Amino acid sequence: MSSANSLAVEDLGSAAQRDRRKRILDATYQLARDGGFDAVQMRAVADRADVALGTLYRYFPSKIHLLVSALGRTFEQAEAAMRGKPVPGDTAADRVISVLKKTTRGLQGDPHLTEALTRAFMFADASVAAEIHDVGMLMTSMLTHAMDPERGGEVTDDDVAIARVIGDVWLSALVAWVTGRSTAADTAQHMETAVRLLLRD
Amino acid sequence: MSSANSLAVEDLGSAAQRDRRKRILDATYQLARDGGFDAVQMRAVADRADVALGTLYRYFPSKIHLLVSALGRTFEQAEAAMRGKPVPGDTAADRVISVLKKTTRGLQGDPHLTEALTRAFMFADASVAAEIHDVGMLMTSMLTHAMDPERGGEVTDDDVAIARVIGDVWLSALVAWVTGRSTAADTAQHMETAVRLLLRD
DNA sequence: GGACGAAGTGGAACGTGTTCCTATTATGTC
DNA sequence: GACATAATAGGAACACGTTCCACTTCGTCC
Repeated sequence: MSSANSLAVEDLGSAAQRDRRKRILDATYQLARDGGFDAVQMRAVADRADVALGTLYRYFPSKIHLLVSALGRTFEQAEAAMRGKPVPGDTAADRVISVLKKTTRGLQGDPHLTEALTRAFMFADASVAAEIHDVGMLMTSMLTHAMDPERGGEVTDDDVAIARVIGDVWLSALVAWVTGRSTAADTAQHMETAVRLLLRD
Repeated sequence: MSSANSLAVEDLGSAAQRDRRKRILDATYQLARDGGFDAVQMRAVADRADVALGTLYRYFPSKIHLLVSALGRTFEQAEAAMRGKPVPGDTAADRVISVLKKTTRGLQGDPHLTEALTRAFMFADASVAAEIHDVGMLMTSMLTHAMDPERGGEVTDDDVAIARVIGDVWLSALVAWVTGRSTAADTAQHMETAVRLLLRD
C-alpha cells in the first residue's frame, strides 16, 4: 500500500524516473545513516541524488514522507530477519526479554538511522497510519510468538493485550533512547521490569 | 543548572519576572489550544505575551522547552485540582482507571492543545530531560497515590514500576490518538486493559 | 543621586522546509 | 520532422525557529 501522496514505483513509467526515485531514496538512506534526522536536508538529498529540489518534492511531498518511504522497508526487513529463528529462554518472560533485547540491539547498531526513522514516525500524521500499524502488528506477533512458541497461531486475548502493552513500553523506551533521555542499559532494564510485571508466572 | 534549561519559577527573583513567565505560558497555552503545534510560533508567543523575542528565548531556550513547560504547568494544575479529593473506586485498578479517564478526557477536550504538547514531548531531546522528568514524576505520583490513597508518602518499588509502565502505555495511546491512528474510545479501552493486567488483585 | 551589571527591547539576519516561477529538456502524437 | 504536453532544472522567495547585536531600562550597591 503506497502512501497517499508519494509517487510509488508502479506510478513511474520510464526507466529514468524509476532511477531518479531510487537515487533519491539511496541519498536519503545514506544521509540518515550518517547524520540522522537533521542531516536529511531536502537540498542535500536533491544534491546527492542529482535532482532538482522541485523534482524531489514532486516525488515526495515532504521530508516526513521521504523518510518514511526510504526507511520503512528497511525497518520491516530488520524486524522480519528475526522472525522464524528459535527464541531462547525457559519462561515466557525470558523469551520475550530475549526478543526485545535482540531487536533493540539491532536498532541501536544504527543509531542515526533509528533516530531518523523514529522521529519521522513520531511526527507523521494520519497519512502514514497504515505503515505504523503494520509495524505494530509485526511487533505484537513477534511478542506473542515468543510468549507461546509451541502454539501455532493460537493466542489468547490476554496474550495480545500483554504484547501490546509491552510494545507501548518498548516504543516509549525507544523514543527516550533516541532522544538521548535514557541510555541503552536503562532502556533494557526498564523493558525487563515491565515484562516481569506483566508475565509473572 | 546550565543555561540550556528553562528558567524555573523559583529562579526568578522579581514579581515582574514571575509575571513575564506566567504571561509567556498563558500565551503558549492559548495558542496551542486554538491552533495546535504549528500555531505556537515563537514570534506570536512573544507578541501575545508582550515580551521581546530575545526575552522569550531567555526564559525558554526552544519551542520544545516552552511547550513541555506548558504541559508541566497544565499537569500541575490538573493534579492540584484533583489533590485532596478522594479518588473513587474500590480497588487500586478502579481508582487508577478513574484518574486516567479524568485526565484523558481533559486532554481530549482540547485536541489542539494535546497535539501540540504530545508532539513536543515526542520531539524533545536530552536538553529537555529535566522538564520531562518533572512531568513524569507528577504522572507517577498521581498514579501511585491512586493506587494507595491511604498510604502517605510510602510507595513500594513495584508501585513505581507499575506507574511508569502505565505512563508509557498512556503516552503511546496518546500519540496514536493524536496522529489519528486510534479513536478516543480505543484509547480508553486500551488503557483500561493495561491497568487491569498490571493491577490484578 | 550615580555607576554598573543584569535583564529586556526591537529588529535584522541566518538556516532549513516548503512553495513557486520560468526556461529548458524529454516524451508522445500527427 | 513539427508540435503539444509533461517533466525537470535552476533558483528565487517565503515561513518560522533560532541567533545576534545595539540600545534601553531596571535593580543594587556605594
